[in-house]
Amino acid sequence: MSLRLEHLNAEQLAAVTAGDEHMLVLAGAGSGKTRVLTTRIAWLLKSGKVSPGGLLAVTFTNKAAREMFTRLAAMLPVNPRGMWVGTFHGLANRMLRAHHREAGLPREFQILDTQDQLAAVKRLARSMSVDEDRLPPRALQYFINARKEEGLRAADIQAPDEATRRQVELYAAYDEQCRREGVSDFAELLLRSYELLMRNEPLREHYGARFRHILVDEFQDTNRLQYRWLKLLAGEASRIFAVGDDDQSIYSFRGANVGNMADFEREFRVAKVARLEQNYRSQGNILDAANALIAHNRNRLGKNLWTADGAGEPLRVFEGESDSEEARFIAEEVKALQREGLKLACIAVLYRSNAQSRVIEHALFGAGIAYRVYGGLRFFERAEVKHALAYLRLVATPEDDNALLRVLNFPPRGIGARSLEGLQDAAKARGSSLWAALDGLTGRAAAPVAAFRGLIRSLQEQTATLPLPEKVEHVLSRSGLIEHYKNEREGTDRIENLGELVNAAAVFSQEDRSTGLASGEGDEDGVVMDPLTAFLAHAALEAGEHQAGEGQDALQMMTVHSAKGLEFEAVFICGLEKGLFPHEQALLQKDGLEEERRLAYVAITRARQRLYLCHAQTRLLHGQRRYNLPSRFLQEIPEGLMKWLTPRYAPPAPMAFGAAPKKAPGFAKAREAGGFRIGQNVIHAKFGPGVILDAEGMGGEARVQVNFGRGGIKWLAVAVAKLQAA
DNA sequence: GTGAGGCCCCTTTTT
DNA sequence: GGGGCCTCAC
Repeated sequence: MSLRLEHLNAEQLAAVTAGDEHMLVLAGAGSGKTRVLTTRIAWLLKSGKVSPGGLLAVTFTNKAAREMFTRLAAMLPVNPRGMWVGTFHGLANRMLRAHHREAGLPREFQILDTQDQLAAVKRLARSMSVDEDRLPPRALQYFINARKEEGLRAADIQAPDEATRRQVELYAAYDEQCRREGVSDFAELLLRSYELLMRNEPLREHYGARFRHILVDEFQDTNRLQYRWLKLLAGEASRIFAVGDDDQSIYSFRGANVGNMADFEREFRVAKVARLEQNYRSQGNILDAANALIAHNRNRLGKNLWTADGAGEPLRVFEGESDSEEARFIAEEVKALQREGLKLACIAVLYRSNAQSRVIEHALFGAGIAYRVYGGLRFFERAEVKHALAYLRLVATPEDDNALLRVLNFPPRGIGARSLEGLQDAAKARGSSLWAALDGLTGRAAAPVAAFRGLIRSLQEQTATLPLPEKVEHVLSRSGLIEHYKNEREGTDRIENLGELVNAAAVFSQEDRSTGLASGEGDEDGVVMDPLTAFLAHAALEAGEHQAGEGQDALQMMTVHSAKGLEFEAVFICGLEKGLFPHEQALLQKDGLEEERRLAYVAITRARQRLYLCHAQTRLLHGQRRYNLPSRFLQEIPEGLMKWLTPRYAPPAPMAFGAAPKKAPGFAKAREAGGFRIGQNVIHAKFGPGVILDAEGMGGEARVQVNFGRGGIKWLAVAVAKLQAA
């Protein structure tokens, strides 16, 4: 076992070899966090303090889990098989599979991804005749997920008003629908696994005694439920080792609670908080820029990164006339970097939102630069792949209404809306799944419905004993999907993707055997999961980030969110514009600006040597040309660290009709802002009527605080929110 | 019941 | 710019 403790600095070493206590490690960007975590695991194992089965290491993203797993595999003499390493959702899934009976789930329960869940919610909303204008399915979906992530079931919620009461009622009905169909959404995995531990004392004691060491990565991103799950999982003798960085908390939009760090410190009586502040990644100027930027945030635990490295190059700032010019610039610079000997894989283009990637892709394609886009529409989320998966799900569990609805008439086989309605009525009347209602159908569609039923039945029989990849291939070829796409104009790509799905199944079976990551043949806990079910769970939980093109030298493109935890020699941050980064939608949320700034901090600290900050004066958004001012974040980085490749942006002269002159950042307290005064009644398109409580800033920076009564109290940017005087 | 065409909506980030 | 949903013609 290669345990290179001598390469650690004093703080890292102290954390790695910490004794029998709970630990909180405050680890700055690039301070060797993952290294500390993995070395700690190796150290624990080597010193005999714990066996592989007594360890649980949990991360937030699949990428991070994979990274940890690979590093461990390299460090340890034995396969880390049997160790519980994965994402919260992945581990919850594993636990539920092992105890599906106690958890009240069918053995082969299926997992709904976000798309599936929305479809299920829509279906429910229709069956309960919800007015979708008043309560959009997406809002209901959000409501349900948010409650689950707070650990609340419908029965636990006190509805203060009629609208909420209705949502709670629908929440209950949704849960009932999921139970009936034997499916579980993402949040449900966690909540159910939490409830399982809560109610089942022997099980709780079993796991509590088993997991002597629980290690948590990216602790700042955990939500309330995840924290409570950890608390429940940890037994008397368990020791939690949590690593996090409050400055990199960028998921509060989905319930992450930085406060968990403080709670952990208090509730677990953490004696000493370790701090890793030496950065081994970025050169001085880059680090100074990051430090200066993040210093604008108020809510911080406080920490300053330093490096023993030199200052390095200044940050390069580029302003393009348009988004396509920005893209062209990036393509040219990438070529120049290549000529300097940099590998494409060491260069990253980061953006705030996925929609920005297209223009850049176009320029890269034109310049003949190989690139790889992470995120966006993932492999397992493509329509044709979802269709294929639906057939597979029906083979595994025909009661899966979601899957059945997706493919009952796809490819078209003459079962239209009318027949479907009859089917749904029949199912409802009998309280059965749609599958069970199929045989009772009479009328025009009776024959095609019977044929469909026969198809699924025969697929089940024919593939029962086939290994996974052959099973997938067989189902695909018999489903009629391929023939259907052959007749479609743009079906070639889709057929290719279907072929890729067979490939993915083959790769999965192999990985499964070699790593045990997905436990297809039973891990040391005796969990045996049918390979098909395991593969379907994998498809839902991992959405297929690492499909084709792995290992090829290609430029890396991704959102800032998905770049967290990664590092590159050279980084382009693009679209540094007001409204885009910080994103205007984010500013509507509480502490939104600070989260956006942390996001920018994450972006900057991805770079080792060279950092480009790009923005464009105008860009095409939703098919409309928008004119954007440079991001305020550019002004928050000290001038001396930057080198402008284009003339420094100069604020425009005040406009003729008396617009307020642009002021330096920093809000002035005011009685009024952007034409609204304190005490004024206003109407917001989404939140309804409200009254202005407070105002600050001027011109484009103007913000007002509005009390919307039931809708809560919100700070809104006047330039963004559609506020009307009432 | 099917497919084409048109309209309208959105559009942050991820498991 | 594009996807979901509706309407309309066959």
